[in-house]
Amino acid sequence: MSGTDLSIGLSAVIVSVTDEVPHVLTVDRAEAGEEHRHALPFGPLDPAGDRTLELGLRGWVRQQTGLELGYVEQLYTFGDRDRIVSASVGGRVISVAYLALMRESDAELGRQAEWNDVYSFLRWEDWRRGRPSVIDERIAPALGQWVMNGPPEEQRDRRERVEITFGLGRSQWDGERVLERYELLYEAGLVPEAGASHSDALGTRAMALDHRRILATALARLRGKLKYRPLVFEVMPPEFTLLQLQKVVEALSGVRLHKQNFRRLVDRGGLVEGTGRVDARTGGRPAELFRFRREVVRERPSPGVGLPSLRSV
Amino acid sequence: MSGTDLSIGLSAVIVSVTDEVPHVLTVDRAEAGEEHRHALPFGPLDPAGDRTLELGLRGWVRQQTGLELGYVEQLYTFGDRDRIVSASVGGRVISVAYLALMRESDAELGRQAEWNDVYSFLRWEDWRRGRPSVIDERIAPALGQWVMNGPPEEQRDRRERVEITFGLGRSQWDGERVLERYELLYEAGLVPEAGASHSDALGTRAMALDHRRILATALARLRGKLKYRPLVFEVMPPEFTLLQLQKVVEALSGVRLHKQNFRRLVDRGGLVEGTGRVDARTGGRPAELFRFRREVVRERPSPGVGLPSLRSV
DNA sequence: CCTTGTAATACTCACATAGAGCATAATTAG
DNA sequence: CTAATTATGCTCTATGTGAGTATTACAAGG
Repeated sequence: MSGTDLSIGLSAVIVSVTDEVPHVLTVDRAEAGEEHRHALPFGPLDPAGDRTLELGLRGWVRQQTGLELGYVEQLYTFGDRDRIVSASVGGRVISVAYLALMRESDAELGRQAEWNDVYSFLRWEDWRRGRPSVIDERIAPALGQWVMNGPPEEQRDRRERVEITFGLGRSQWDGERVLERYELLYEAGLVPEAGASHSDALGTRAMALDHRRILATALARLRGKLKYRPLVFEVMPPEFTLLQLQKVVEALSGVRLHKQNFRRLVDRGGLVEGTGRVDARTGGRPAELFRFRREVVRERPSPGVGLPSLRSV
Repeated sequence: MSGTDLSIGLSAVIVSVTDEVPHVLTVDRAEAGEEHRHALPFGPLDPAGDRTLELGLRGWVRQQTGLELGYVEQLYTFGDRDRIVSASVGGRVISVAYLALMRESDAELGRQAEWNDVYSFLRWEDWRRGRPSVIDERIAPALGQWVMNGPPEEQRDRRERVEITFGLGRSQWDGERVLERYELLYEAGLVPEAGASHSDALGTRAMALDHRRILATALARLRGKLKYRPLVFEVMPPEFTLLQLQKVVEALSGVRLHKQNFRRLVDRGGLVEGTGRVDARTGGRPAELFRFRREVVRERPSPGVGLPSLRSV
């Protein structure tokens, strides 16, 4: 009984940042009959052929998007029996999801692959221009409703959960709770993937199968790890100005940072070193070009960009 | 071809702390013909029966150890084709590993299950009584040898890797690099699991299959997460003195902490609250009993015990 | 009762870091 | 030359962290 009806799926959340917009790579599954066309690149593991899970993943990505992945890390393994899986596969599918980072410019995209704004799938996560209006206009009321609709003995817990995950009452917004937020919206029936009902209640794009949950997992991981590992540099060109670096960190973390302090942090912190050359800019004083100081990894236990609580300008 | 020759294994690293010793639960696999008898509780997923991976895991743990797990989180999925798997299973096994925390006193152990000192498997990780002698006496020389044995063009990279993971040259010890250290020792052929050769070169206990790697993954995750999530309280009794709490944190993180500062941290940080009652002690002024303040989760984005660089007394 | 030992708990101090804002420098557009 | 724009330097303050000293509350032994 063990070997039957079981397969391993491999899927990748491939992230890059261009023009201050965090992008995720999707493939079009419309013709595969999925309700929502945006899917992550994915495919089954070949138990006999793929030497490692990661190699299997790289193969599928190459085949579906034409890309050769660089930085890759394992994210999470999804395996609920009742999980939404492609109609085209019979039996139980366990999905191992990966997070990959890359420079978009390195990429020559295949046919059905395209870059999409991460926040078009998770609108409430982008606080760079202040508190997203969707929270107060749609999410808070809808979740309030969900609290009230619960059995009386559960309402207290529900309300607390809403407040913590969305930073409502006394709680403050925690940029890393991306997954908790998505799962709460899912449970409350506010995302189309959860069933046909309240479809599009939030005016946000959905993804095929459970891929938006995987995307949320990836963004949560990425935001957390930014703080203590020099991950940003995986999506930066080899040389960059400090403002460019800051904009990328802001794009991923979803908050604005204080410019002078950010500069002090990465410079004094030994994360970057100046090249002496400057950038041919548009407007304003030319900025010096910096590069990542790889040595920092051996000097400090956890070099990252340490985000602030939450900034406005 | 997808469904054949493939099974999912579920394994658990179950951790508790007693008398300042971090424990991991093992089952005896001697009679299953494993070379090393200490194994983590594990078993295959029933694709048709187990509704979620976690439920499947809880079932296996219950069956093999008699325990009902509390806090559980997914750790990592191991799936290399050439990975060591039990001789008793044919085909490819993908293993999903979990970390579980519990109060040892809650436990009534089954037949072949027993608690073991985590550091008996990873001796070099315990810095509470200063730098472990095994590092300078055995590990550093052996890894130095491994560096020299490498091809010339690789020696530089090898040396740097050794220095970073074990905090040797200019680098400082990073308590979280548990997995990197184990994997380096593995590659260098210094652990018995890597093959019969240098067996026991470090005088440390091994585990069955690749279970010591999983244990290392768990300890790394646990140490990292301690800092920003109130995980410790999963292994603490409902009420405890601050010294008891400190000893447990020290046991898990492997370093000593400054007493007064630790108190300040958890108290001022809102992690605990006094009960007003005191502990019937041995020697010295009686200590107040504290309990975990659950509300802290909603107040602060990442409440943990924030470890220091490295303390002596 | 007094002394000693052992922890618990209270304070203090120096120093590093983070958040914020002001000031100055080096460009381009006009 | 002037205004606009961005880079970069500096200062100030609040807070946090590492470390040490002092005081308090007990138990046990004489």
